[in-house]
Amino acid sequence: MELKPKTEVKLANKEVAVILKEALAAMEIKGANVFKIRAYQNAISAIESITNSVYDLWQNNKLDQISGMGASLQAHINELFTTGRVREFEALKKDLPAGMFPLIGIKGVGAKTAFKLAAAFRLTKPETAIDEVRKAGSEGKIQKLPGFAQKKEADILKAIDQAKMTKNEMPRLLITQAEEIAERILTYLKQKPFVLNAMALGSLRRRSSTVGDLDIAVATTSPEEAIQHFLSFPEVGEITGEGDKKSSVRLKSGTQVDIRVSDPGSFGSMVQYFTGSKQHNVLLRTYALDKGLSLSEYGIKVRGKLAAFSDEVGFYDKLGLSHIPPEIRQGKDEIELALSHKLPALVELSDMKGDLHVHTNHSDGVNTFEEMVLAGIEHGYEYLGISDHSPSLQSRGKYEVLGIIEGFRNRVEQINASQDQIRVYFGYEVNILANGELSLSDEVLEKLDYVVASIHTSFDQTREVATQRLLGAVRHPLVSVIGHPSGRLINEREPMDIDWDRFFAAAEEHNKIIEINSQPNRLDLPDDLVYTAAKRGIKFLVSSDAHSTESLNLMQYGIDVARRGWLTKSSVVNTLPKSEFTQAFMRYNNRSQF
DNA sequence: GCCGTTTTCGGCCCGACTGTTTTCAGTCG
Repeated sequence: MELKPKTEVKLANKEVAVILKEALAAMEIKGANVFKIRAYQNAISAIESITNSVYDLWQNNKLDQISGMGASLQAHINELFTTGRVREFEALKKDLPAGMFPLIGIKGVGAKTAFKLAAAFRLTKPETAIDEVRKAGSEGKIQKLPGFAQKKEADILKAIDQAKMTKNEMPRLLITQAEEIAERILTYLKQKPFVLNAMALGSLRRRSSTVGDLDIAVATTSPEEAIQHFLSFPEVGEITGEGDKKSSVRLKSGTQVDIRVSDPGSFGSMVQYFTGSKQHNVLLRTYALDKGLSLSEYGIKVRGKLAAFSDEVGFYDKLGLSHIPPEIRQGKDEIELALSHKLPALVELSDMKGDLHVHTNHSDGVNTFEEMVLAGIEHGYEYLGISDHSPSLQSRGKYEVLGIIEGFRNRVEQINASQDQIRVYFGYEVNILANGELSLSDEVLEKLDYVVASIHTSFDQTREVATQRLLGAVRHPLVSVIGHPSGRLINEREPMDIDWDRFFAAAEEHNKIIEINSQPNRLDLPDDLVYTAAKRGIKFLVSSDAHSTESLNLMQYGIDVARRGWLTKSSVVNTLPKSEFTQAFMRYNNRSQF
């Protein structure tokens, strides 16, 4: 029997989503069952919201971990990755103009509109479709089509130009950037007495690592005034939507801001609705329907009668649920757990007893060792680990490096002898070289209290090479922590292509701690991988990676990631008090003493 | 097409805004 060669086609999540979206659009044109359409929408939004790779999940037979992926969609994805095509989708799209699909990306253009345009102008080539629509529009041909008019034509032209302008240069905001903008808006809104309350909701309240647009809810008895006041915010560049319940603007900086106004008496349900996530809300509303309740941003409807809630806790309580922390409103099993009052007690900033990834001016930090220790004491930490970038063996030679270490060790011991408020540990952040070896020899590493091993070079390795590289560090007996494992820099550098399953399995086997790095442009390990790793029982170190005394405060953002990864205190080693920490950390350290 | 604490059949979240309409479809969140 002849075996067919198996060609596997690796696609990024985005590419998978595009293929599903095109199939979805074809179904919409052909009038497929609306619930089938909704099922595809659900699966697409699930794929777009995970940072795990669909391809990885497929390779590990875990496609069913994606919510909304049933047997049929799994089979299509399997066919896609195996053969590069999905016959059913091709059949669906076969008699539709190929030029309609790129148009769907244009704001305000859905499947129906795209189809009408592509049919009217015979757009058969996807590559040129958008340009042809622009040409037709500039010649006034779109407004002559049935169902279109002048305004629609102008909107389409504008959306095309804006998409062109902002293509690849309207990245999602870092959470810190989103916080700053939100703060300015909230301060501005609260100047007016008719703004009784104002909150930033959406992904910012859920503490997502990046924020696409800002969602603001206002409690007021003067909705019109409140909206008008918002629209006059000095940073508003353009008003993109205006109604008496909600409005949208684009700021001069390009950021989209949506506002919703609410009566103070129903502000709780508005806050709940506008916090999301969308998947969470859909599940919550479905859950409520089973109990004969209908949920909306206005309250809970029981047999046609609306009950309003001024606060969110009351809203969840009415549904028989514990209050669910915004960070885990992800559409996983949080509703089930809230129903049985078994939600995890998520780790909090106030649980943190120390920081183990801190730089000084010994390497690229700006403050001295003593200044950092003092700042650690001010933070109320019981211990602080200094982990500067290690001096280079190549340029300095073994004896000079050993001398440097001895000098630093003396300073650490002096500090520890001179006070008992804080225990200082001495480690290095050591490079994991391209071949998986460390940049310092064992003879040098043994002089340290602990070692954070991180990748700082050669990020574009293949999956197998990159995975082996991390495994090299994981297996190294003198490594305590793997620092910022994915290597991503948000909006700058993609995470490395790592087989995370193998990495986590090895980390588990070798008792290695994984870092959650709190630098706002890293937030690495990313939250959904934290969730996956934690299911294996892997322990984490949340660290600031501070390069100055002020940036010790960044720890909050790592805690956000930990909470979004559903971590409790017990999964985070630096929540342990000093005595227990020393013992626990040693387990991972393979050293006789600190 | 998905999914299960009344269900493996029969349901499937809810509402705002816009443009082009004479009452609503399309799009979005």
